[in-house]
Formats: sequence, C-alpha cells, structure tokens
Amino acid sequence: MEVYDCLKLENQLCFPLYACAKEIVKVYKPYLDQFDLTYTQYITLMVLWEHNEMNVKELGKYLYLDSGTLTPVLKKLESKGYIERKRSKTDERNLRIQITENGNALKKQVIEIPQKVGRCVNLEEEEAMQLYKILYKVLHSLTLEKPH
Amino acid sequence: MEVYDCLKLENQLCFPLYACAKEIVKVYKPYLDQFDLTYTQYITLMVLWEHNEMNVKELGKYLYLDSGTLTPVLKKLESKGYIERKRSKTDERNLRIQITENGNALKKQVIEIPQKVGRCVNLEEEEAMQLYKILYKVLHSLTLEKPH
DNA sequence: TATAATTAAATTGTAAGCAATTTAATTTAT
DNA sequence: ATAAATTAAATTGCTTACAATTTAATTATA
Repeated sequence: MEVYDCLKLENQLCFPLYACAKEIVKVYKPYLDQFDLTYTQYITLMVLWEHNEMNVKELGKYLYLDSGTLTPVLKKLESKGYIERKRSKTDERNLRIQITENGNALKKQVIEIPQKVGRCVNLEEEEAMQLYKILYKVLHSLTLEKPH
Repeated sequence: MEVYDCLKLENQLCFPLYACAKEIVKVYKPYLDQFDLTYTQYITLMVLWEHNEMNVKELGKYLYLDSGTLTPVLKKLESKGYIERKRSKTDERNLRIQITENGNALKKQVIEIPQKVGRCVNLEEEEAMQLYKILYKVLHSLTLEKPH
C-alpha cells in the first residue's frame, strides 16, 4: 500500500464502467449492423417506440444527450425514413420528433436483439439486478434530473 | 407485461451503463480541466505512471483502446511533454511510450482527483465493491483478453 | 408595447472511438 | 534466400459526444 495506489487503473471504479459500456456497445454492433443502425440511433428509437412523439429536449432527458449530439442522429434517422422532424405549430422553437410507420415496423424486426445481447453478458439474474439498481442509483445521484 | 417490454429503455442493462459512464466522465471534467487533461489522456497516464514504459499495443490492452484511438491521444500527450514516443531499436514496428519527468510530476498534482470524484458518487462502500466486481466480471467475459 | 431575458435547436470546434485499410518491419514457410 | 504471412502503428472515414456559441421564437418585464 502506498500513496499513489489511488491512481492505479485497477483501483478505479469509473474505468471498468467506461470500458464495460464500450465493450457492451460493441456486442450490439453486429446485430444492429443488420438493420444499419448505430447504438445511439437504436436507443433513440427505443424512446420513440414507447412515446411516439416528443421534442428534442425531452428526448435528450431520457437519453442523457444534448441537441448537439441528437440533431445529427435525428437527421440520420429521418433520412432513413424512421422518424419525422416537424416544428411545432404552437411553439416553433420546438421540434416534434415522431416515429413513422417504417420506424414502428422496425420494432418487430429488432425484438430479438436484447435477448441475444443478454446471452453474451455472463451474469446471474441476481447480479444483473444488483448492477441495474446500483447504476441507476449513481445515475440519479449524479444528474438529479430524473426523466421519469 | 407485453412482448415489446424488452425494447423499453428502462428495461435495458446496457443503457444505464452507457449513460452512467458518460456522466461520471463529466464529473472528472472540471478536475481534469485544471491540468488540461481529458479523461482518455488521464487514464493513459495512469497506466504509464504504473509501468513507465510500454508499447501502443500493450497500452491498448490495458485501456481497451486500439491504435486508431491511441495514436492521436499519445501525440497530444507528447506535445504536452508528458510522454516520449520512440521506435524500438530491436523491432521498429513497436513504438515505445515512456513517461517523462514532467509526466511523472503530474502524478503528485492529480492525486486528489480520485477522492474528489469519489465523493460525488453516492454509493456505500459495499455497493461500490459489488459494482466493481460485477463490472469486471462482465468486462472479462466479454473480452476474454485479460490484460493482467 | 418595446426591451430584456429565456428557451429550444442548430452550429462550431475539438476529442474520442472504431472498423477497415495502409504502410513498414519482421517472421514463417517454401 | 525469396515469397508469403503476420504484426504494430498509422491513417481514413464516419459517428458520437459535448462545451460553447448562435439563431430564432417566445415569454417576462419595464
């Protein structure tokens, strides 16, 4: 034990979080590639499958992303025909994002992905639950802006 | 409960991992800004503080990053005078990365950062341990190339 | 009502991050 | 010894990600 142990990579909690997140996103890749989707596009669609209409700000709260990241993602999804971007009539500052018919149809096609990815993540049910719980505890304590 | 519940954002395990990792990196930002370091530069230095010499490939194994990501990061750290990049004499394909005196001096200056960040992450000791253990379990099961 | 403040998206600039390819050096096989 | 295969880094092209700024619309205030 010495003073600089706290600066060793193996003693960090953030590092495995950072590395793990990246590695799991890589597991999604081959499955998402089949639908020409990136992980960011996929989680964006997830929110829209559930809510089907929403402005950029709200979407960003769910996804922990800002307009700087979302604008190009949404333009891409629009160009693929999965969403529509329309200024709100009542307040032109708001951009209403809505899922299209094609966007909704995708839902049926990707439904196997969560299970397939889940099988690659070698965790007991119990551990997965713990992980989920702890991650949201951290997330909420860091942001204090719970989307729900 | 319906068929598409598995496609709801709140039922994903990867999403809070992804979001949490990003949010924690943001917590580092103000502390790292003081030293004009990014998170990636910081964890790169961590490995070099511990090993002080290493080639790009090895470094990448510790950090879960490839040369495409590391090359520009290392050039940046070199331009700041924290590391040196030298081709190996015995095998010119290898680029030896070594920490400089200035690079080592930084260690003393950033030593408070882990504690400061730790205080922002609202977890019990027990939970932090669980999180750490589970994350490495996933990480190792996903990559199968344990750096240690 | 005119002005100021606020708000939502978009834009700009910079740094990751990664797949795929390229380049150069080294090793293996013929 | 030469050709083929392998290896390490660098490069290319594309997508995120985010801080900071800008633009345009709306709301609050003087």
